[in-house]
Formats: sequence, structure tokens, C-alpha cells
Amino acid sequence: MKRENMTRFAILGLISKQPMSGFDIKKAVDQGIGYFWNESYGQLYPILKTLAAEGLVEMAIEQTSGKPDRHVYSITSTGLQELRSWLMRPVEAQRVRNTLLLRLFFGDNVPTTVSIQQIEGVCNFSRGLLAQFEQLEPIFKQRPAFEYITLMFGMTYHKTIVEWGEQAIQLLQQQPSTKSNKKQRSGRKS
Amino acid sequence: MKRENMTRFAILGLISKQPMSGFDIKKAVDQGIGYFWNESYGQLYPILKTLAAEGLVEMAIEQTSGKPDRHVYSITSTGLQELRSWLMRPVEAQRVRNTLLLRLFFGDNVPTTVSIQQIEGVCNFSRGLLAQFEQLEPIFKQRPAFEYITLMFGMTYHKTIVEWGEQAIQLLQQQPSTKSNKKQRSGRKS
DNA sequence: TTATCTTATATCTAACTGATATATATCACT
DNA sequence: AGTGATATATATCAGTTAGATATAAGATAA
Repeated sequence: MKRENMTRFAILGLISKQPMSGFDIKKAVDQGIGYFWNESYGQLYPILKTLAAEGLVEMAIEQTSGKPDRHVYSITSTGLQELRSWLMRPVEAQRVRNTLLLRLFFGDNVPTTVSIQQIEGVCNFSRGLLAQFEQLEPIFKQRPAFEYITLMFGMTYHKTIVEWGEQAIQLLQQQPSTKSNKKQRSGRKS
Repeated sequence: MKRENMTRFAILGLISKQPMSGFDIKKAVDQGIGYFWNESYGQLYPILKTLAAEGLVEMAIEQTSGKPDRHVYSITSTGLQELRSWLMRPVEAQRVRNTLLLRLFFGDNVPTTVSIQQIEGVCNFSRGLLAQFEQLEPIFKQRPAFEYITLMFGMTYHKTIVEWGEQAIQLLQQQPSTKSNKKQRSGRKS
């Protein structure tokens, strides 16, 4: 099972909606689907070229005044086929790396208050996102269900984080003090 | 903001619990914290050497019969300091890449049934994990709260996915037929 | 006037994944 | 006894990805 280049499909999908330049794509990712996807220029520009060489996208140069020319890419029928074929392939296993959970798992090396603050920080971040999502919801509700359900996911996900966080903090506070609970008197190399 | 090598801290954290070889660490990750973390040999072995060179871990060779010698690493006091300092640093922004949501977002390029099946697939995966977690729960409940709350997270998270998935499928089924709903009559290059 | 932000393409390094190489031991099945 | 699959164990390679930086000009703000 070769590791697949996902940027290809993100690009194909986005320009299937409308022709875009690399810069546009970056913006569309950050501002449109940033809550479940990310892309970097370091991937976008080289892969746009590859896709063009493979005939999956077509490039047209748009002159600008002063600024670098815009390379506007649009999807070809081969590209659309490639996109459809990926859309139908089973979802690939996603590798997770949650740095909050990793920290919590090693939490007995620091005072409990540290772990609690870390949870609070992440919960507050989620609360902020939730507020944004709630504002976006009426707009998304009028869009195709395909897009609305992705926002739904974001909302449910971050709601869950907040609820879990509150529970987790309670549990940690009830916890009997651990070895490094008060002041973390070091030198526990026995 | 330099991109940080997280493998370092995963290693330090794990061997802070007990000395381990690279192979042991890989097992501990896969079998112990695989629901929120992953590591590959391609990172582990080189970084263990780096950490040893930096004096954050110590290596002892354990002879075996036939099989390659075990390189067993344990954490030093400098290493423990480094781990603690990381545990106290604010949680870094996590980059998400959800290939299910990406597919759904582009779902109008394929029949709705495809999107529904994709959601079902992921939900079933989560259901399987949930069943495993429920078996693990009594064991984790007796462990330090630090570890238990990470399992709690996994359970809440996958429960949420299943609930969201069921809602999302309902919404897609109610949906008026889209351009490529029935048989996907191609050639929409207009 | 200076600073920073936005537009726009491009590239580099470090981080990371998945696959593969090497070599032995063990267990199940035929 | 022989075959194949799996487990132990270290190691490295090629491809993927993120984040930073380079370049350059116009727009906006301090």
C-alpha cells in the first residue's frame, strides 16, 4: 500500500468547483476548509506543475500589473475522472497525533495544575471555534448538504472536546496527589 | 515558530515510565496509545541515537540469543528536565487532515450513495474501536487519572463520530438529487 | 517615511510515513 | 520434517508534508 499524495486530490477537488491559482487554493483551504484540512505552498506549487504535466489540470496565465502573473489552473476531464475514482476509494486510515493527550498521558511528571491548564487552553480554543461555526451555520445550511455536514462535524467535534475537557478536569481535581503534585521536588532517580 | 520534533517527547515520556528499546517503544505506541499517537521506526531509531548523543537518554546493550542485541534506553535527569519543560509548554496547534470530510466536501462529483457508504465505513470503524475501548475501560479506570482521561477522550470522540455519521446520512438521503446523483452522466465541461 | 500587509510564485530544510532489508526464532499446519 | 506465517530486533530509503524563507511590487497604516 503506497503512501498517497493527498494534496493532489485536494487540488483536484477545489478546482473542480472553479479554476484557481496556487495562491487562491491556499486561501480556499485556509479560509474555507481549514477546520478539517491544511495545505502548504511547499506542496501546492510543485504538485500543480506535476498535475499539469500529467494532463489532469490545465494552466492559463493571467497577466497582472506589477505582481507576478497568476497561473490559473482548471480541471480537465481526465482530472475529473481521477478525482471521481479517488472519491470512490475507501477512506484511508488516518494517523492521529494528539499532543494534548500525549502530554496528559505523561502528566505524572508535572504538577496536576499544569495538566489542567493544558486542557483548559485546548477547550478555550474549541470554544472559540464553536462560536465561529455557529455564525457560519446559517450560511452553510443553504449550501449543498455535502458541505453542510462537514461543518456539522466540526461543531459536534469541538462540542465534544469541551464536554470531555470539563469532565477530565473534574477527575484530575478529585485525584489524590501524585509524586510531583505540589512543588515537583525533583531528583526522583531513587 | 520552528516545526518541532514530537517523536523526541514521545520517546522521553515513554521511557520515563520504564527503560525500553526502540522495538519496545514501537509496541508501546501501537498497542498502548495508538488511539491518539503513532510512531514509525524511520523516526525512532535515528532519534534515539540523537537523544543519546545529547545526553537525554542512556543506552545499555542487552545480549540476546540469535536475535539482534537489544539497545535499551533509559531517561537521564537532563532528559527528565527536557520532558517536564515540554509538558509545561502550551499545546501546539494541531494540523488536521480528514480525508473523509475532504471527500464529502467534493461529494457532488459522485452519486450520493458513494458518500453515504464512505460515512458508513468510517462509522463502522469507530464502532469497532468503541467496542475495544469499552473492554479496556475497567482496566484504565484503575490506572492513574492521567491515563484514564485519554481513553475517555477516545470513547467520546468515536461516539461523536457515530452519532454525527447517522445524522449526516439522514441529511444526504433527504437531499434533492444533484447533478451526478443517479448514474453520473459525465461531460459537464459545459 | 517607515513598516507591515496583501498579492503571487517558488524553493529549502527538517519532520515524518510506509516500505523494505537483514537475520533469527517460534508456532501452526501439513 | 518441511513450509509458511508471525514475532523479535535494528536499520535505512524514498516519497510526503509543514513551516520558513526568498523575491518583488502595490496598498495601507502608523
